[in-house]
Amino acid sequence: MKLKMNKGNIYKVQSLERALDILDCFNFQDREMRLTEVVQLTGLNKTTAKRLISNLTARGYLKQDPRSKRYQLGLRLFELGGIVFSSFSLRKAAAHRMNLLQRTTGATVLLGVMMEDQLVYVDKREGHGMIRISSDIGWRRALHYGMLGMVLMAYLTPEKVRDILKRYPLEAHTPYSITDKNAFSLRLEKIRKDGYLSERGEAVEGIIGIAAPIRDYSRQVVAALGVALPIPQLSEKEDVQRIVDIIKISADAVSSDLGYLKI
Amino acid sequence: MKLKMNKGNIYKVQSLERALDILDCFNFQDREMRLTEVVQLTGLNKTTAKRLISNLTARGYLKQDPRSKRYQLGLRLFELGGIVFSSFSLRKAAAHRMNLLQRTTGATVLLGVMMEDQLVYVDKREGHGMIRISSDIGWRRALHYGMLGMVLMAYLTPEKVRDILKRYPLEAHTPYSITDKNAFSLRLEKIRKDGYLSERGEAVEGIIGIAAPIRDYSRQVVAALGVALPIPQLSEKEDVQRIVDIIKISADAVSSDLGYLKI
DNA sequence: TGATTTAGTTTCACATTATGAAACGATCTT
DNA sequence: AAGATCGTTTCATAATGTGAAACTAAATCA
Repeated sequence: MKLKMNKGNIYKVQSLERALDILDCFNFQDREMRLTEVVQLTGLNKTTAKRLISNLTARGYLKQDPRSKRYQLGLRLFELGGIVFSSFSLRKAAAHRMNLLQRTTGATVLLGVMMEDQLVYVDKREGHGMIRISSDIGWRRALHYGMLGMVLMAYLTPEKVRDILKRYPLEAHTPYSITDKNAFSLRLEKIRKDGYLSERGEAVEGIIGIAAPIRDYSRQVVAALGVALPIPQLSEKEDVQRIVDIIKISADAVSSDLGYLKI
Repeated sequence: MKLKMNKGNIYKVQSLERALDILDCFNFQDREMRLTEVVQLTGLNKTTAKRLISNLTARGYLKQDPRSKRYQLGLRLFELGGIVFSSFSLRKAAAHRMNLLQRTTGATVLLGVMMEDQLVYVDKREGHGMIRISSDIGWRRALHYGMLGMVLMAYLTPEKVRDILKRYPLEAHTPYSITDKNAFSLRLEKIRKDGYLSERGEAVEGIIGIAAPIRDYSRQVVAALGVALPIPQLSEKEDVQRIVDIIKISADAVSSDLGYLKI
């Protein structure tokens, strides 16, 4: 009879809209509401308000103090808010170290996380050199493609790694790329043993990549931090080792900021 | 025609329930969803899912990356979560004691509650002395995983414990983890008898956990307070007992602030 | 490059589902 | 104890949400 769609692609589901109107009643000033107050603020029918409130309460979006009968915003919102917040927190925790890394090494600095079995660049700092490493924030890649993805894969279960490699087969991007599954496994093992990855021209020719894992409170690897820089800039063995040390220290510092306790 | 009321005073508004089901698709691991994924996870009709998602997006509960078309939890949830966080009476009651604990023990201090049969971290103090919201607040875990969850489980009915263990089976996180149901029951009994839990490397290797329950005016256990610290820092028996005493006193103090009357 | 598959959007007829007036119960007030 | 206020439950009604189908856009393939 009536259309649910407004012009401008805005659908409205009345009962949902009303439920959200109820949540809107709560703010920093007014943290507690009784049913009648909600009714007054929203203009809803008492029964309707009660029904929606009960439903929201059952799902943890509101909670009721059984004594005063008053409602407050519930734990589920706290939890969901935490997820949103944590989307920023990694970047925030890493920001300072990334600036530092960029200044001290002059390299391109990259931060990435795993999302849906792929690598997503979360943040980056451009290097000084002429060679631009094309990786944009928010960009997705196959996990095994570059240094960050390989570091993240090193800490997955063997089953998960096998599953991912089946769906995203290894491919050669340069003559130095690893395309053999066994060689790849050994590489992952080495990453776990060393606590970092150092790679020379495997993802992009002429580019050295060095990366290390970032862990959070749960001790799980949640991100990878790495630098990419042109080989000519970094000929000496000692130079590589210097960068490796800096990366490991930086990644550890971010981990610690995320609540990781080093033993 | 049909009643909206289920037994047990639980009203269900279908479209609201479904909208909340959609929000449930998102968690710390899977922060991005495409429409099709939501459809698969919820079992909703594509049109219905789209309509609800559009509505949630219009209200800021979801946001869409216009390029990838993928959805994420929106800023409104962050905002509402912030209100909950700031008005958490438990958190407020515990804040002072947590600061004190962190200073006197130098350990990481954790506060957690039970939600939907899982543990949710509500607040924490870093071992280093910085007070900060880091990504792990709001994090969910299986109840039996760590010290806080075990303390909370100790005060549930045996039926509830059995039910939870059926849905979240015991698993070994370290060689010291309890994986036997009977041993686990005995452990819960010991917690009730002692009024605290002391655990050595069961959840995380090399970490000692000591935790105690917090009750409110209703005399029910509503939260758990605990510290985690490296075993090397705490070799002596007397040291452990010292911390145990401090934790029990702290948890009791918080309980008392929540209206719990001892006897 | 066009062909095929997959994902996202819009329409619209239909009946399931949300609605709210009214009556009832529970608390608080004096 | 009587009156007032707030919360809960019922149930008849139609307004509202629903989903199959058709459509368009965007990947993916060959």
